[in-house]
Amino acid sequence: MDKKLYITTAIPYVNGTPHIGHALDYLLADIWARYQKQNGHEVRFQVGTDEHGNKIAAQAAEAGLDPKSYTDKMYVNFETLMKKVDASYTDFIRTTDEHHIKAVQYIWQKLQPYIYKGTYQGWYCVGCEAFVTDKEATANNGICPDHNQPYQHLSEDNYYFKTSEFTDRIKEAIASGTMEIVPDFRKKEFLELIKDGLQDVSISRPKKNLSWGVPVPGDLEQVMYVWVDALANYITVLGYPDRQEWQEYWPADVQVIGKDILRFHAGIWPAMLLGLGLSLPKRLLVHGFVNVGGVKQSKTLGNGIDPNEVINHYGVDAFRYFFSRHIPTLDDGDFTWEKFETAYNTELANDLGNVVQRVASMLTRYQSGVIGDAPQGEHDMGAYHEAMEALEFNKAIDEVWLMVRSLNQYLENVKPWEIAKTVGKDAESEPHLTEVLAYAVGALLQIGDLLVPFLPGTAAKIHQTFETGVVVPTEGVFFPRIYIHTPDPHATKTKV
RNA sequence: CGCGGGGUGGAGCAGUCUGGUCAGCUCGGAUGGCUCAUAACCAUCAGGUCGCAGGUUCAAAUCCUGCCCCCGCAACCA
Repeated sequence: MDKKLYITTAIPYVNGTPHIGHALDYLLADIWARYQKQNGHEVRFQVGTDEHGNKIAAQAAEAGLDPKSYTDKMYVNFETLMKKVDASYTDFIRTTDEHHIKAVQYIWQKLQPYIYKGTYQGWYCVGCEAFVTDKEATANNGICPDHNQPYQHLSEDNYYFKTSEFTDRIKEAIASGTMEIVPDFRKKEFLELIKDGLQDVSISRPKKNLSWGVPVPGDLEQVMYVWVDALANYITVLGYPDRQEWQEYWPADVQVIGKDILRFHAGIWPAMLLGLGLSLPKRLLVHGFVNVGGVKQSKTLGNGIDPNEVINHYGVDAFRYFFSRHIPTLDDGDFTWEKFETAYNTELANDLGNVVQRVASMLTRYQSGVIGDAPQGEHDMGAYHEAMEALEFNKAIDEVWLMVRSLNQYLENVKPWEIAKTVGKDAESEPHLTEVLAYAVGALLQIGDLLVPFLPGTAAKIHQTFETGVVVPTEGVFFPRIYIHTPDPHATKTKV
């Protein structure tokens, strides 16, 4: 029961600013981490940034900085976001960390038996300093749209990693569930993709084409390409290979990734691990994308949603609420400001906030805030825990709202305010009222427990309010109603 | 015949594996009730031939066949 658990998130490339997708990564991992901690587990929770590569070098040059100074500036944006979504991470890794670089070079050497030198041929754009796929080259009629000049057919020396060698073992691990891919349709999709075998990947570039990266040990002319460098972070952050503690946490229990990077995490990464003689992660949680009004977010459309803005306006728990409940954990979801605000006002304010308020208010009013013996919440939460185990967080939090709803129905049924009127006239009334309100508090405390992984701040407030035996009023109401993007119903009424 | 997902009341979804108890939930709308509460809450109603066409069956949203439409992915893209 006190086993040490480990969860990881994808490390974003720091060439841009964080968006909803990154926030979703941190949030999902955090929900899982808090849930496991609540159940008595020790949890290590990794986050980090990917900081090498040509794009970084180019942007740094543009900004008149050396690459390291540039990333020193950029990674902070991500760190800020992690803190802002209340991610309870324990380890932050940057691929430019000294220990990481050394560890990656060690890994490279250990993978030697599976590394060979080859030649990469393809269409290359001098302006982009990058190869493009044959398909892309054809689609653009052989001319780079960004630089308006023809691609050149070039070849360069690369080191390759024999992922192909591990195809069978990886297929087996995925099919048997040793390395489980959640949801199931992603597993099917990936197995289909690799049915003809994994293809070896190029894992280095000549130094002249890639200056900002980890040097390949034993070959001054070559620099590591992203794969080995970035993927290795999941173990180097634990101290691999020199600090023994890594063994207590690896293999990871869950690795949270977006659907776009499944193939790397289910193909190249396991191959690396097998090459190193390490276990595969137990589960990959593959989440989807967040659309905006049914449209994919993109830079060109400029329709991206800044998670910081959401949190600034509505608070972090509101953010966590919407993205955990209304964006399906394992599938694509849709965000609009109207949907967000409606969920906030109806579900957080009217349902949850209000029920806390009405119970607290009745206790204060009828019993001077004194709470009787609050019974253990007796709601059956089997469905909640099942959903949490299955990594379907949205279904778990749905269950909590069923409880909120049924508590409101309960109050409507027993009508404590009616009972209060007969106190003093009927000897039964006083104990009955106390019992009813104590029951309501028991239900609220249970709701609070179940909300700990999702809305840690709100859960704490609920506990503070009720757990001492006397109501401790919080400052202001929970989730005051906000009308920025939806019409205020009273405003229209008073106008008329 | 590339792969995967999906088409259910105004909107967003569940139900399909294990046919009947399924036509369900939330939001929005209407009416009523209540007054402890953030003008909140509770109840009721409005009615969608469950993408289309066949088939199997006593019985199909649920199984089979064909077709139409939408969305992702298609390998070096973090």
